[in-house]
Amino acid sequence: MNLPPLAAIRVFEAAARHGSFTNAAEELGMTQAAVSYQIKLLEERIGASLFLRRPRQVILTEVGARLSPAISEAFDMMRAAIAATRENADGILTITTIPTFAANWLVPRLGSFQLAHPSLAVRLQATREVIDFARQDADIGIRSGGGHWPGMVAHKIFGADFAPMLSPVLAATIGGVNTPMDLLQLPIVDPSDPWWKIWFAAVGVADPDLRGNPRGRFGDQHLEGKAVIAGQGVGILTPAFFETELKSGLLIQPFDIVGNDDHFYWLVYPEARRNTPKVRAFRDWLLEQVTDK
Amino acid sequence: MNLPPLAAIRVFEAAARHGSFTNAAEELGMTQAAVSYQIKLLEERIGASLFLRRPRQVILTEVGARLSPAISEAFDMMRAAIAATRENADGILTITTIPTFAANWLVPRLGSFQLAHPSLAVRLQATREVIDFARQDADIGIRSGGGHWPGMVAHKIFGADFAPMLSPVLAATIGGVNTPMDLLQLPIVDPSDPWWKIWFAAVGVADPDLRGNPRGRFGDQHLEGKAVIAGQGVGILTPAFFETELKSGLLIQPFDIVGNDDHFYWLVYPEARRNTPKVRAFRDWLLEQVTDK
DNA sequence: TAGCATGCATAAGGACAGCTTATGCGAGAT
DNA sequence: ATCTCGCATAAGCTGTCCTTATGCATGCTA
Repeated sequence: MNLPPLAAIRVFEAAARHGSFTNAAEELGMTQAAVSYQIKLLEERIGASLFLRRPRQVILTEVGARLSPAISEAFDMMRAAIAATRENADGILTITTIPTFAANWLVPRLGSFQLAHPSLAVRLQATREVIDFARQDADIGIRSGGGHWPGMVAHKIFGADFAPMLSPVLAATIGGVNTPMDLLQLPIVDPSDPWWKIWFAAVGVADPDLRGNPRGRFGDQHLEGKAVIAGQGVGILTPAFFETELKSGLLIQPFDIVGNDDHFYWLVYPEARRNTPKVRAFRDWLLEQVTDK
Repeated sequence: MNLPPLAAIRVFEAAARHGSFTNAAEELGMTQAAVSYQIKLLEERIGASLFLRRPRQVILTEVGARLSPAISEAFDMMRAAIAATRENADGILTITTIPTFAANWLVPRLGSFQLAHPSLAVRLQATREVIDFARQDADIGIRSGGGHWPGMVAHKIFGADFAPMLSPVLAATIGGVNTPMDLLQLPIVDPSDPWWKIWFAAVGVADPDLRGNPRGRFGDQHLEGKAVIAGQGVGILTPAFFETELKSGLLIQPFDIVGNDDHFYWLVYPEARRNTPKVRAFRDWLLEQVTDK
């Protein structure tokens, strides 16, 4: 069955509630003439008068009186649903992030965000997939890359820097690590990582001979980090991710010099959502965390 | 709270049901591009994505999935209400009529109409007020008058002719009524009725001296008719209204000549409703009744 | 694995629905 | 008797929303 024009129904609903075209027009932000027009339209579609035009008022006909409550109820339902959805949409912040960043940086700090925004529920989606807000149900994301995505706002978080790290115990086995060359005496957790080449080049070693099993790469830094902490070898890791471990002495970073491949971690979100409260809240919080450092 | 554009909501409802913009577009009789446009609009209004765009399909986001059932329900409610109203509007025929016509002509014949249209409920409103469909909750009306009302369709039913009538008993008291002058020997039920003057003029009597109490006019012919049948005097009545009484001999109409003041009984209804089934049904039935005669 | 088909997004342009403005009319109110 | 209030109507314009045309990504097919 074909519904009559919805605009007309909405006008009818308001007019029935007010018992006045003029008042309904005011509520709807339009002129009395427009209301009159729409009601007439609806009456023609329904095939019956809905209002009796009396001198200083309009009153519902029997047909109109039967129609009105159901329509009102339907509209109330819609209003409620939309309101709930908006609230819902405002109340749940879905973050999609690279697993490494989640494990090593975000999760340990997320508590402070939630404390600051108790009304926001946070949903974390750690996935390695390329970010695409059109096919991921997320509000905001953290990704590494060049920092330019069309239609997206991107804030630089920090560089995907990297430097060798190892456990103090492992370092002690060769009497401490003093020069980059010392590292070559130790097993390397993931010798195939291209970062090694870049870093050694940065410290002037052209073609290092890396020891260690050429086994499959860990893929995620935080797994590699675990192996390094366990003393299985030297890893090349992002310092920002292991602040705690470095401070507590679980890990040491023998050389301040870091390599980088011009990649950064970015906070990104669709331009269209730039001003929604939850996006704004998370963005502000995260950027503050970073600059505080 | 401001509802988002209803058109967009309707499109969303269809799209959610189909899980496809293309199919929704087809159902709504518009193009896929239009659906895409409306959904985007709605998403911006709500402040959240409603669909995830996946390669060969769209699927609801969590927000969309929560919104969808409530919206669907609201639409179902509207559809049902509108359908019920239409049925209702189609199923009840409200006739507004002059009391005289109702009592003397319509009511005795209405049974045959209802037999012919068992699904139609008839509501009779007998009122003397001038007909005005804008302020009376009626579908069709019967009025006397000149036959020209703007925006109305009017069918002539029969003339508001009139002729003297009396009970046979009363006629016998003067040995029968043979000439118009004979009437002047009898009491006249409503001597002030202007019809008398017109009728006597029509039979060549210029200034008849009417006997009888000049009491208040009956106003309605059918009341006057009762008095005449009871033998209280001679009345001037419309033959078409007293067919039964004339046939059965309760009344006699001594002279075939009738007067008229150029007024007719009309069946009238708003042009806009000319083609609704119930109006059509009643019109056809009534006109047939009249021409059959 | 290339080519095709499918489904959605987007841009540009146009049509018409629906709004506004202006005015009229009828009937209470003063 | 005049004013005012509320709705109806006409004319004209505006902006929404739709269409057409195209592109893009992906999954299917041979």
